[in-house]
Amino acid sequence: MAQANASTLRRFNRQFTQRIGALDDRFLGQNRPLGTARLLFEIGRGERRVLKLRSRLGLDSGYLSRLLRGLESEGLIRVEPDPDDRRRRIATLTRRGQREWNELEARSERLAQRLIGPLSPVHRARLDEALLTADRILTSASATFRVVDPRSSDAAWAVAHYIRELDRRFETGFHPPDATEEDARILEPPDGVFLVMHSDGAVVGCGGLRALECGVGEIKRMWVRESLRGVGLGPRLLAELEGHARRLGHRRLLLDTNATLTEAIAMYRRSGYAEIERYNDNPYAQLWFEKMLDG
Amino acid sequence: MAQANASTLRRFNRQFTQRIGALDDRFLGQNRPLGTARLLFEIGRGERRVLKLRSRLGLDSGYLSRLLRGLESEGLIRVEPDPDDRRRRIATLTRRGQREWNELEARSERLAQRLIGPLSPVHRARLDEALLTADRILTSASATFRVVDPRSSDAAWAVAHYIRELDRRFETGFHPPDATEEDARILEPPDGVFLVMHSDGAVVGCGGLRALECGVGEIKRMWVRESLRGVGLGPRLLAELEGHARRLGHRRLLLDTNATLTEAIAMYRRSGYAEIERYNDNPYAQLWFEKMLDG
DNA sequence: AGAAATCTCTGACTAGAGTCAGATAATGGC
DNA sequence: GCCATTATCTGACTCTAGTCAGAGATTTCT
Repeated sequence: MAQANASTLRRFNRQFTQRIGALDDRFLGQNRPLGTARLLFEIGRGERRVLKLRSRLGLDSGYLSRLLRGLESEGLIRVEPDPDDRRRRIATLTRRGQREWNELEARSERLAQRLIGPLSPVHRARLDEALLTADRILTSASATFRVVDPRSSDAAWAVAHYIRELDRRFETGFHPPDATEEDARILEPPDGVFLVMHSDGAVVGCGGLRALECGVGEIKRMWVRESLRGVGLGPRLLAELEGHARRLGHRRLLLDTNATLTEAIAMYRRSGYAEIERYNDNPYAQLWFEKMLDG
Repeated sequence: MAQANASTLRRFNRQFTQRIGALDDRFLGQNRPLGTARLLFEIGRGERRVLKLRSRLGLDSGYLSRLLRGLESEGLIRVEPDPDDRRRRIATLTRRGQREWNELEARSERLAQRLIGPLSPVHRARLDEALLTADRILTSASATFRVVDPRSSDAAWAVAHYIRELDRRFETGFHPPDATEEDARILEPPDGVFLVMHSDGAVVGCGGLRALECGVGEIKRMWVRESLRGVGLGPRLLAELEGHARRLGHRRLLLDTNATLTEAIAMYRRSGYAEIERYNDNPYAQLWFEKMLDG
């Protein structure tokens, strides 16, 4: 089963890169070398910081520098120091560069259109769905967990999304009483932990654990990016937090939630959480769960 | 809608090649350059004819020759003239080459396993299905039609599969009375036509058209490879045959079929074919259809 | 303020990827 | 048997991709 699965991925990879990828490369490198075209493409897509470009494209700094100089001397980009940190540099498209980029885009678009051209609307829609599903699952597969300071920018970004969503979904809105600073303190080592999930360099979820009393922990701030729900990230995040709880010596984990969060509730139940009586006075909570940790 | 669709394909392509493809390249080129590794890989997969290798990998003949010589001097392959045509050459793996290839395979397999490692069995199965669907639809999208001599090897291969399948599915078995030679003659220009569908260099379906009487044609030998059913190849093949029928001056198209071929029957109905009375004495036929061609 | 670290650039390389023109040998058509 | 065609090989190139060491300019740490 797992065997069969990996070979599907490999077969698909061969077919796909041969059919789509190769064409894509050739289109990009129409008039200029592939490396240069990829760089121009990335700058046009919005990544202007040279440092980020280097890591995203996986290039040697010397090599990238030369590529940038090449594009600059062609008049397609302008490279200037970052005012925030003058060691860093920022590349922006000139008017000519923008035009060139638009052309690359259009060419890529036409190619993609041509590839799906023979398909009926029904099969286009099915292809769309299949690719979206595959992409979501692969993104989930490559997600990584990182313990971060709850005050870090990644954590703040995730929690802000968490709060915004609850505010949208709760009938009463959501305006948590905890001062963020205090909230951060309890989710911080040594008594707590705050995890951020990353995939492809972007934050895709978060979750925190705090100590309630001796041997008892509480899950807080669990959130998964909406576009990535239903692909198993929630259970993995939960399992990760449970691992930390065990290491902190907890034997029992609690959490509270709101009745409108039906998917989350279903996931808690699937993951072995059982409903219990109210254990706190959180005004937004309508359901309470516990799970005993063994081992 | 069509717009949204092409961008899904493009987005997927970017994500996928970045995540999977790049890794795959790196694994292949562990100890040797990518071009050499790809060549070794293809030979190991079973393509031993140098001519085919060149077209599959899209390489210059001089370049390929040098790559082959490189592998040969490393003792990984042996290149010999093709006994059937001594201009052509055939490359075979030596024992060492086979071992090397197995290692490449194992490395690729481990990589794929690692990529899907974090997924639950449920999500692996879903990924599997999504990739299979996408692959089938993309294969269908890249299918091309070619008019061939019904006696050509591609046509014979397809018709043999057609007959084998009907023999399996008909309760009575299928042993068509037509002498193949006569059968071929009626599906040949100027009065008939025989089409073969190709995708990725492989035959994926066929269909023939013959003249019955003035202004009336008949569809024969329609077949689509089983692994590619349900992705719209049948209707496209049918439409193609109808185009030929129009050009040959037919105003009415007939076809017969057997009740066990339910998917085909559904497709004929969807494509505008209406059931009519028996019009021939084909002992295997149980249903008869017609379609009026306009324009 | 001084030292260490960070980011970018330059110069000097190497190797891989690919092109092109022509040579050589075998085949197929007349 | 002769000629055009086909498949491969060789030599002589070019250009891209990528590496490495070290220099300069800034920033951060102590």
